[in-house]
Amino acid sequence: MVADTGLAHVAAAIAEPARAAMLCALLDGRARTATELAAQADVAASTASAHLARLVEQRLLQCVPQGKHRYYQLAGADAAQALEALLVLSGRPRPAFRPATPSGLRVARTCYDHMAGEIAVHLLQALTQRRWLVNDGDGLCVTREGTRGLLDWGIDLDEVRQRRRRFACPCLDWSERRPHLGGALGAALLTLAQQRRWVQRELDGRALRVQPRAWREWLDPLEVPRPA
DNA sequence: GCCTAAGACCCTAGAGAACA
DNA sequence: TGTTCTCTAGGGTCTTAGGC
Repeated sequence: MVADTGLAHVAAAIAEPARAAMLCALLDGRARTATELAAQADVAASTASAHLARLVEQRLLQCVPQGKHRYYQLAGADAAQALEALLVLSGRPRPAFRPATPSGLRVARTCYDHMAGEIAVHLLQALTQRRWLVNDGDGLCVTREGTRGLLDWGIDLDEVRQRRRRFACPCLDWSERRPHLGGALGAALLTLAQQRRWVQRELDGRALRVQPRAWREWLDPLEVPRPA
């Protein structure tokens, strides 16, 4: 019988308690920084860095550099399924995600000049599910359906494309740890939402107040779920 | 396997220049 | 005139090396 060294290496990577804690913390599909995962596993940042490198090497995790942070997330459905199966065998419940962000900022806020937060993340999901936006590997591009839909909202894509910046890109959300819409199109969307009074800036910061008409005219038709 | 120390990396903020 | 770009300094995060 020939030993499957690949299986042994992957199993050994999962078997260490600190690495197992990090993997379990990522089971909800969100990304986390090395510092957060170090706290989760109760080890020093340098130790976590070594563990994370090994998990990336074994293709259990993937690393997404964003600014000065490096966000880690499960590499794919296979890794998540394997961990779920091991959790069932161990008899331990799946850990829940507890965001540390204040609720006012978590629901809707600005990220530089575009919209971020729970609603912005669901909005990008809705736009990609409806195939208004597709990821071409180098960013997001608008489909024919998307061009029609955005024009109906009053967004002139030719004008947006002329701006001297990236057209549209996924921007990892600080509180949700999933992408929202960034770039010139994200900025145009926030401008539109403010012009139509769908959202209103709070006086004392980045938080946005989502008005009832935003749900009626904009978010409900896209089946964006309402925050709990 | 873990920790400390040091260095690399990259963001933010401010100021000045270039452009429409 | 307002916006965008570029450069620089300061500071936070992450990785690596060396030792326990």
